[in-house]
Amino acid sequence: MATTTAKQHQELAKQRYDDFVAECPTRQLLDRISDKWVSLVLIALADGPRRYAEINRAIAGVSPKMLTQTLRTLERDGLVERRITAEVPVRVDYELTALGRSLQPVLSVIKSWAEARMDDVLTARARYDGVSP
Amino acid sequence: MATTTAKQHQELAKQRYDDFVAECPTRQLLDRISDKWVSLVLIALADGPRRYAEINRAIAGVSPKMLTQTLRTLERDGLVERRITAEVPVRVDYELTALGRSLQPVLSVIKSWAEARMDDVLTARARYDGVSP
DNA sequence: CCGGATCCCGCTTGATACTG
DNA sequence: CAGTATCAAGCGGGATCCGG
Repeated sequence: MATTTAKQHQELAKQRYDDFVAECPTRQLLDRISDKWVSLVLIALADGPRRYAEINRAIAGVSPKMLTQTLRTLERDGLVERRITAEVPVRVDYELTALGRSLQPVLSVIKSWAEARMDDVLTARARYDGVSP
Repeated sequence: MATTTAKQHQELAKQRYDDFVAECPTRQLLDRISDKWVSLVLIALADGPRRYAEINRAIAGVSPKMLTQTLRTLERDGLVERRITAEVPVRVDYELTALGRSLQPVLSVIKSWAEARMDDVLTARARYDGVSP
């Protein structure tokens, strides 16, 4: 044995990164809020509770599967609360928890920087592409 | 023809999302900073200029390819400056631009929330998994 | 009406080897 | 030293169909 170096190295590297992710809160938070739909859902729920179908309509282009998956993750992480009302047909509302609401200022900061500086980024990008297209 | 509905739908949805991304600064910023290596590079450069190999050593588990790719993207976006010194062998330094440095407070806010509240998220997660494993 | 299960495709990641 | 070229694989994200 002792000849599986390649695969072993790969697994070790991946393991190291996984361990790092597992213990780095910032990494975890970034992974959460950078999820394709998470920020949109958080915004959709900012003004109060919403039904599943409402959120689905509010966010253009999200598939039911991804919306459910996103909401489940947020519920699991204690950022969103899921409330089922036994009507016919069933009614399901989603609402931000206190923890979820505490995240809003963070998103707000991100949004502020983006709106203030993203133009500079775009300009730099265009210049870079112009020099070596 | 007129039977390629699946693929067409997919492409339309992707297109809609791409259009949205193209015009939403926040989405763009999130996509940038949430990149696997971007935040690590930004942190590595926080204290001043660094050479390629230094960064490579500072960040465990990054392949040359991904490091280069990350640095190129950051350079393109005007967040990092690349400076080549004609020595033998060649010397290349990377340094945050003013724009790049202006991003640090944003990362700082994210980090603060993560360190303060991520435990709550982890707790909620454990509870959720405990209820329905 | 809500959302779980399954299959599948394409993109990104990353290891590895090579060059100026 | 500072990258580029190539190639394989894993996985995110979506369509589609089915159950509660």
